[in-house]
Amino acid sequence: MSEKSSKETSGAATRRNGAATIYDIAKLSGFNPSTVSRALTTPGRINAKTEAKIKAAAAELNYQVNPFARALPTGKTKMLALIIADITNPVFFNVVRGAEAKAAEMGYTLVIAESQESGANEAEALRRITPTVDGILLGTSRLRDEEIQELNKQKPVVLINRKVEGVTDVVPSNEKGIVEAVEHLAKLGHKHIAFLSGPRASWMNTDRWSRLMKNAVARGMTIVEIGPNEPTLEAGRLSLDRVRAAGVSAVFAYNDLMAIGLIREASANGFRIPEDLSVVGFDNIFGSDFTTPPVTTIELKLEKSGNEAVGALLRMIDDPEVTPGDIEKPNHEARLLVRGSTSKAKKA
Amino acid sequence: MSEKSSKETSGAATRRNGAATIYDIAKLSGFNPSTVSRALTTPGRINAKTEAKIKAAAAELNYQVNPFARALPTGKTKMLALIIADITNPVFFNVVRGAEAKAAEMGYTLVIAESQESGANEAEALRRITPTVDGILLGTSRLRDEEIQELNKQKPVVLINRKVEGVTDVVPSNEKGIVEAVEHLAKLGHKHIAFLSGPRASWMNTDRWSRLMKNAVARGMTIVEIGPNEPTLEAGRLSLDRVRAAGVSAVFAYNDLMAIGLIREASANGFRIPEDLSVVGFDNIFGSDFTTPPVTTIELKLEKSGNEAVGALLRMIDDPEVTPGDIEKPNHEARLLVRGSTSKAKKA
DNA sequence: AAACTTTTGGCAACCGATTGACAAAATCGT
DNA sequence: ACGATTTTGTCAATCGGTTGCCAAAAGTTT
Repeated sequence: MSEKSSKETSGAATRRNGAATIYDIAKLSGFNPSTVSRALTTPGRINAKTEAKIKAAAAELNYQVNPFARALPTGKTKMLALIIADITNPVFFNVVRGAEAKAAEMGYTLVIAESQESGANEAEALRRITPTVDGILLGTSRLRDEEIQELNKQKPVVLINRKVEGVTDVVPSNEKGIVEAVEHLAKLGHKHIAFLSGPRASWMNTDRWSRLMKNAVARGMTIVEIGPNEPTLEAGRLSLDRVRAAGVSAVFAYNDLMAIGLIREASANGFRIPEDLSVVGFDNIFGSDFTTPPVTTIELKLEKSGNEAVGALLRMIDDPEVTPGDIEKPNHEARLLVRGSTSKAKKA
Repeated sequence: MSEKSSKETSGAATRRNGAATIYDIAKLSGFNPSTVSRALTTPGRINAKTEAKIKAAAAELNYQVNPFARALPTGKTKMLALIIADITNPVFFNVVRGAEAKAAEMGYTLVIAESQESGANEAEALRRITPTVDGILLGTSRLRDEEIQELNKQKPVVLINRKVEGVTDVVPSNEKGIVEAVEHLAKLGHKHIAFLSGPRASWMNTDRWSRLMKNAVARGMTIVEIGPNEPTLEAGRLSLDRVRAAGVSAVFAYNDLMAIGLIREASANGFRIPEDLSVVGFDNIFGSDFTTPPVTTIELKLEKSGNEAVGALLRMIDDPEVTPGDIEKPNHEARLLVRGSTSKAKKA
């Protein structure tokens, strides 16, 4: 019979964690467990020959540190939390990918939690995850500033899509992309535009709206806010009537999801984009170039942000004295991607 | 002074883990730590009044169990690993979401790792993560069957998109959707079709191809395989010439990514879809209805799969005697979503 | 009221690593 | 060759829980 049916050890026992411990290594190599621990974690502390023997024994036993046993005395878990509002929102794909890649590269494991756009879920997720990780990446917006500052006292925090006083962030600036986009529309002759806004409480929404307003006004355009709205396809779809009613020739959507929803609803209703209305989105999400017309959008390099966020977090973990000011700002900015959803303004 | 400015404690010390332990609760409530532990983990084992007092003390101290300290003696970490090939592949969005939701609901935390379509990364990720989790969800395909069986001996494993002898899976059957799709094309008059295949080593690819072949032949159609290919937009794009050369009137793509790539490349080259060529994808990914025409596709309810996968895994964790046969098969099957990329075959 | 059963709570060992303190061994200076 | 110094390895405590075992306390039975 195979190992599987060894009398009393069925099921449970079969899956026993046969994992080798430093005690096994100690026995095999003839040294003390603490010597083994040192050989494995503090190269140089131990005689080279001894170290080699111990490492050989460890390899032979296929030893793997037990992360929990290690975490107990050290408090370090080599895990990072990434909290995002909605995993299925494509905006986060690249953040996740960038963060995951960097984390893996540095030997860290990413724990991802979704808050489903709900503050309660977010708090709950944080409560559950915080004690198990060395640091937290926040890519969501439902918490109040003070709550984030409070969290930052417990564990290092890096913000991905908003800013909070005293907390490190890697948010790329929207400014450059917005300047380009407003200029682009101005050149096309647009005078009256709108901002189809996202969630009222979102830092990113506020930032985009205020910069848009400033830039539009500076170029002598009028601009109105339509919203707030959920940052979803559906909300974009539902906004068509209000956008038409506003009588503008161009609209900025808070994000591509909304822009896509709006464009598709418009097409479905015989309203022509971009001839009748120019649309600009934000984020350059997956699929934003699939639509007809493809979405002109302001791209943020979110994969880079995810990557940098992990880098910043790791610096803070290594050296708790590091302050937000010490973290160098990401050097990439938003930029305009002109595609098909913008064109000359209709003559008024 | 607030707790913040206690002289010598700057930086590092500020972030001290002031977390309360069961010893603090013991002190506060006047009971023994083991009593506290029991009161908190084995309701009923302890006198109700005592239990209430202890719980009150715990609440007062804002106590949170230290998952690592708990994991050490019990071996249970309340964490689940989800390994996927490519986080940015939209196919997985729903898997992730379904899995995350269920895991959170059951008090488990999901650890997500990406193998980037590489066997080496996958092995490495598993090596790192396996010891820290109670079970593993595998949504990827680069491992050999034996490696998966081996893994399954260490920790419970549930497969999401392939099947392996002796290992639990929640793969929904492609059959129904394929039957519907082939019938759909047959009714439209298609006689000669192709399968734009995905990765050679992929179980899912093989399954789709063999079912497609069987069904097409059964209806008197001819079918050829074009591939293998990477399962990407780009590969779909690059296949256009080969698809045209094959002289078929309809093509199944291994997945929507490839179907979308093909459709977009075709449009860009003045080749009309669906008039000149009908295209059917798989998965119904985000964005597959954004294209012109929107993709006719065979949908798998992957969110459900993710959900069920976690459910199955939890059952296996709770009761190690559970065998793959005990896990009830998902009762949802693939189904055809007819959209715009299929139409009558051109007369030969 | 004595004998017996059930509850309840405490003691102490243990999970698998890390680490400060220290003694033994090795190396060095002269 | 002897004391001083450095290197190396061991001991034992510790991280924060869990749990088997046992004695004391409480409750039941006759």
